[in-house]
Amino acid sequence: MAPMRGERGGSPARAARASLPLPRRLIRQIARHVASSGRSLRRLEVSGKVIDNFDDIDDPSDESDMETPQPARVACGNAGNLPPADHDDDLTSLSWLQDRNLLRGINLSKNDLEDTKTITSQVVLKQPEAKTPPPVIRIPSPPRTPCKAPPSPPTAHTKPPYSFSCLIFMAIEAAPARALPVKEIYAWIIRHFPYFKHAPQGWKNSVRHNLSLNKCFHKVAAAPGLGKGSLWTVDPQHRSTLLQAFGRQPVPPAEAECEQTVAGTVVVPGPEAGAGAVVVPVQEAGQTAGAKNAPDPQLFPHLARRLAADARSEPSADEYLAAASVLAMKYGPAVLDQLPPAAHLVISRCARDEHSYSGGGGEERRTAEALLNLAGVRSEPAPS
DNA sequence: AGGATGCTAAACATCA
DNA sequence: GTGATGTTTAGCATCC
Repeated sequence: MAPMRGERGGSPARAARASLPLPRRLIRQIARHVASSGRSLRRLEVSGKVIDNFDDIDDPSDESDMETPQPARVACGNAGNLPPADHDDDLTSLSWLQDRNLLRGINLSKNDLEDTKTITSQVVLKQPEAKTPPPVIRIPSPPRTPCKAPPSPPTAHTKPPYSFSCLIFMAIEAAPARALPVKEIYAWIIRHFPYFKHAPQGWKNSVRHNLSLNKCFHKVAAAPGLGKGSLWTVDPQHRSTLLQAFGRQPVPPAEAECEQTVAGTVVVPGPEAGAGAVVVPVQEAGQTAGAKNAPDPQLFPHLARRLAADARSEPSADEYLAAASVLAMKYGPAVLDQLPPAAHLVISRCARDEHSYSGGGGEERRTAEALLNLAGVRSEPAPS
């Protein structure tokens, strides 16, 4: 194998292995995903370290870093949430994210994709002139700090520690079209929070009540064939604010510059009634500039306060970056490439790179950066 | 104490 | 008529 930069001698393979900026398996995954998009990965630079020979890395027989902790394990300080040993071995599996609660509430299980496919076809794909509408890669924006963590691990029989607005938001964000009818919102909530399966029916009333009352949620024209009811979306204007509420927190000065914003797309009604919907980009790069530590008091101030409180014990921004990157892996750069040019995924963060994770500081972030760069996604510093 | 927020329940209207 | 959906109001609890 060709020597890599950073090699210091000794066994070339071992030296190269030691100098790898990313876990070997992860690099293989990256290479495979890039290959799947019809390109070839010849050079990968991560945090100044260059990998320009993938022959050795791609050797499937070499599972030398199989014991490398998965990102969740690396960063996870909560042993209770560690995935079991028989978890999906695929690094692109989202199970570790689920276990880490990085994706709790925004689960993108196969069920989700299948369940929401119908909605996607109804809303997005029915544009009259759309030949083959590009698939919508959705990287829902997980709250940097989810809503208030329960005092004890949640079970199927405990009420989720999320407000209904939070649940609705996550459900909508998890939908391919970013629009769901009430029924699908119910289904999503039940699927991901089994508590509601047997909860008194009043919670559905609460969901509807929230949809109607909360200005963050908007009705859009019902899609043909949808039957009764409308599609509900997150108001694009309020979405950014909502994201800020999720992603921002009053933090000590040393950390105050960090922020993470994952933008995506949102479905809005088409120009003509019944013409379906168009996918438009939301959340420009600079949109989050401004109020740094102040969640919009107009929206979810209480939630924002809770998020701020939870941030001290919840997963770091790096882990959410890792979550985003794994999602990118899951659906591949090929999908990302088909996004409208303006529909950028933006990850903004400060230069506070190194966290003191035991055994893997900063790895998630570098992974995220590498993946997102590969996917053609901007990864840029947060506005100061 | 008071305001803001969220949850729950209920009543009512609309629509398929 | 029935059930799902959507709106509105009210009361209560919690938090700051």
